[in-house]
Amino acid sequence: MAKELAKQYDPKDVEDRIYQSWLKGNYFHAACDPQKTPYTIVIPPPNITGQLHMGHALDNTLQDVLIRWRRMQGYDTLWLPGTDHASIATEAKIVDALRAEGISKEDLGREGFLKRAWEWRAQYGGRIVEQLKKLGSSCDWERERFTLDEGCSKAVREVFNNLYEKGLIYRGERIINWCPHCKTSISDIEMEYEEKDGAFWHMAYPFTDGSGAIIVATTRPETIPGDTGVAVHPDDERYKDMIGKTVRIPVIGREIPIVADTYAKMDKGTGAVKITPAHDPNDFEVGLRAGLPILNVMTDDGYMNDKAGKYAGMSLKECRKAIVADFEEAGALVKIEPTKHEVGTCYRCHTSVEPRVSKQWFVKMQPLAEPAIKVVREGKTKFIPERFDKTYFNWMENIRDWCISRQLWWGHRIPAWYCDDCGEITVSREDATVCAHCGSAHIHQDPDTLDTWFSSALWPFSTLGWPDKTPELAHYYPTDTLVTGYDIIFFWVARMIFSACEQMGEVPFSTVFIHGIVRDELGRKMSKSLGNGIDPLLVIDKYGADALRLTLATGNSPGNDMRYSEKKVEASRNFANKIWNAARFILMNLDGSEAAPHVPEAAALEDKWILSLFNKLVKEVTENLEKFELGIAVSKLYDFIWDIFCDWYIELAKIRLQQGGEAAAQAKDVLIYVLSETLKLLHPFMPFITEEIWQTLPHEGDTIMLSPWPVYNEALCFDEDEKHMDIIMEAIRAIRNRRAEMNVPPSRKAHVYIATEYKDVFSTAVVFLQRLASAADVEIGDSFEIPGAVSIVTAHAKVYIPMGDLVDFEAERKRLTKEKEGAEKKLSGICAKLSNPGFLAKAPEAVVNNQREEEKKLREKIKNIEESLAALQ
RNA sequence: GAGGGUAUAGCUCAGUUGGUUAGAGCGCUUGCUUGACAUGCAAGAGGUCGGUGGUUCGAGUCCACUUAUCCUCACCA
Repeated sequence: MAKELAKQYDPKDVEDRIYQSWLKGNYFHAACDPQKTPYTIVIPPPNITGQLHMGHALDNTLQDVLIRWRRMQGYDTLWLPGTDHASIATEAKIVDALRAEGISKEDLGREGFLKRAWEWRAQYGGRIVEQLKKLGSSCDWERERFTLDEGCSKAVREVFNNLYEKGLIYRGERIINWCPHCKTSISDIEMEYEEKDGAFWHMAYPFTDGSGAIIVATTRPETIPGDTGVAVHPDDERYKDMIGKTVRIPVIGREIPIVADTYAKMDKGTGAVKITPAHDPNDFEVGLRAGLPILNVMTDDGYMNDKAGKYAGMSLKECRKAIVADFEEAGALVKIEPTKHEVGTCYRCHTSVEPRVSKQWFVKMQPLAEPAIKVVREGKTKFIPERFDKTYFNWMENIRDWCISRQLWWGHRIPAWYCDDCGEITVSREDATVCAHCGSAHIHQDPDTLDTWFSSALWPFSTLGWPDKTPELAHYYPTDTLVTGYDIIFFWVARMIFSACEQMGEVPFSTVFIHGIVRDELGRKMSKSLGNGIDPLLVIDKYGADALRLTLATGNSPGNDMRYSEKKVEASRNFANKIWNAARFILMNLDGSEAAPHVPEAAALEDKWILSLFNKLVKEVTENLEKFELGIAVSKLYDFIWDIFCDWYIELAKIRLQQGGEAAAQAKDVLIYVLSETLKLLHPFMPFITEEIWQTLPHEGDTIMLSPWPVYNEALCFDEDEKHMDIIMEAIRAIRNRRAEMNVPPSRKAHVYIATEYKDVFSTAVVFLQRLASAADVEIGDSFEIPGAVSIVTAHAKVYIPMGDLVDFEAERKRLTKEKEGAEKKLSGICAKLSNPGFLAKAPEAVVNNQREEEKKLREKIKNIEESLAALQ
């Protein structure tokens, strides 16, 4: 009973059905079997606000390849999925939605707002998860987590308390980055720098003793109302005598001291710098050292506050203008020097970030960074590619304290309560009802929430049940591989490492597999503002998930960016179709009585050849997967399937299939074996089509997903047969080449004479030559004299084809002469090497032997050409 | 200012520890209705590996310098 398959592969017919069958079979579920070796990946949780983009598609393709491969190898594999609550992004989204309804979040109040947020999450939070399924992701959906779910929240509280008890979390007044649009603090790495036009305004601050003025330069005149000092370098001869004097801020009128501080660089600006501790991180430090007061002159939404005197109520922009104008009028503006500089902006809304002093919660980083550096240095966690450990060290070694409080409502609320009576702070794992210090019931919880990344930092263990001692935690932790883009090494990877070291005393994962970003066809980053993003779902719809996955895996080397182009997806789709048709051909030749695939008794030359090459493929694919060289692994598969299996083996097998009987049965055995084993190797990359074909082939088991991964088999090494096939293929190619050059149509069969030392090899190849090289009868001997024949020379044979009137003797002579010259040139190069004592002494034996053999081949070839030339005379 | 990436065929990219004639896909040229596939088959043209110098018997592959380009971090006097 021959099976009928469509002429073209249609992923739409297949993918959803196959995915459902996997879910139904519960194949993705990790059993947590202590008898088996675990292999664990935790997903980088996408934001609930997110839509699947090419970055996700790449990231999850790579993870799924690794997971599926290890699952087939027999590991107890867990790919743990989940989503991130994305405090700032989600809150912004809901605030926007509210604004469209004409209400603010304050109108709703905290409780009402959170209710809305949870509703939003219920409605949209699962969207991206469904999209991941379209891609074929084999996550254990039963274990799906959310950073704001009960378990993760418990972990967050535990960690906050642990760190607080150790003094590693503190609350303090520090200069922080303030986004006037989002109205929250953000951490240092949540800033993005953009070049903007600006200027240095040189202002004269007169001495209060009337002895002239000191000139300071500023790029932010609007901060002048917050000035509380002027700093000069202690060794600066120009200003040495002025230290300790006071100056009067023009227009504002306030008196401020001149202080000495090495922060002031003698060669920068005028050498004197105004100090605004409340609105500049460096000034803040200077202010602390010099004991200057901190004067905050701005509101939390980007306006000047009442401390700014006459400028109160102005926006920062208006204030800048007004101050410059006032200074000019007062004669205090010395000069304006235009410049460009990088201005920090909020990574979410791109509003200019205002540094300001504010009371916030911080994580003390120094003690946490040290062990985190150590584990990477010791190789307990490795970056692939290795160079990213430099990026990591560079950041970790210069890390500053992490501001973790956010003036947002959507997130983990800070577990700290303030006592209205004694003023002390109570930090607690449970919701506090009384002050831990005085017992008063008059306490109120901190209104702020934690940075989203505080909870994602705990992801590798919070998702496994920590702080409870669960079997999952015991079995799957530490996890094995983390797959992510280089763009979130700081945000996430680094924080997971130090959090795990601190809480678990163990690294969170042994390997960090870093990939680049997917760019558009022109090499630009895909972005909303450019509108150049490609929706992976549309690609899947048009070409299939397998084609997209193959595209993303092919030509992708660790850590490097790649360009997306539809042409590439088309090529991948064509490859899927190629396999489909190879399978279709094989199935057409089966009658349903065939046994499940087994290692065939290889008798024929071509069988041993394909089995030997397949066996090498198993080794290469496996080794490259182990090295995270997914791109190399898949391109080996591509070449094997297309160029070797389809273009040669299937063509050769047709001969015996047509013969029928025992010969055909043998060929079928090999076809079925090689195809189904190759499908297994390909399955991690192209899960849908491989499953679909595998199911129609004779097979054992329910799914290719759980079939055993092929292993290298010494019994399948047939070096001699490989060599013989090479000799034959070389001759076939040479004949085709000559015929094509002479424009002989394939329909015109020709008698072929082969003079060779490899008579046995060529005698088995007669049928091959007839089928693949348009040969009619084939004669094999030591030498032939065929007047008027075209001669084709390889290293192992001289082939003569009588072509009668088609032969141009003069052209033949020229061609052979040219070929001879080429061979001689090469030979002389090799001879030079072989006569070089240095080469003979130092090169490895294999290389030298290689060259010797090459020399021999070339000499034979030249001899063959000379004989052919002589025959032409 | 500090660190890093990339530079290989017209285009997009591979090239694993230095070792024969540097590969693939797309594009291009020529020829094929070869009963699996025109989303295909066969044949072909096209790079000396950004530049200079060095190490080595031998370098696309290692080192130094240099040019171009991109990125990250830092810096709003």
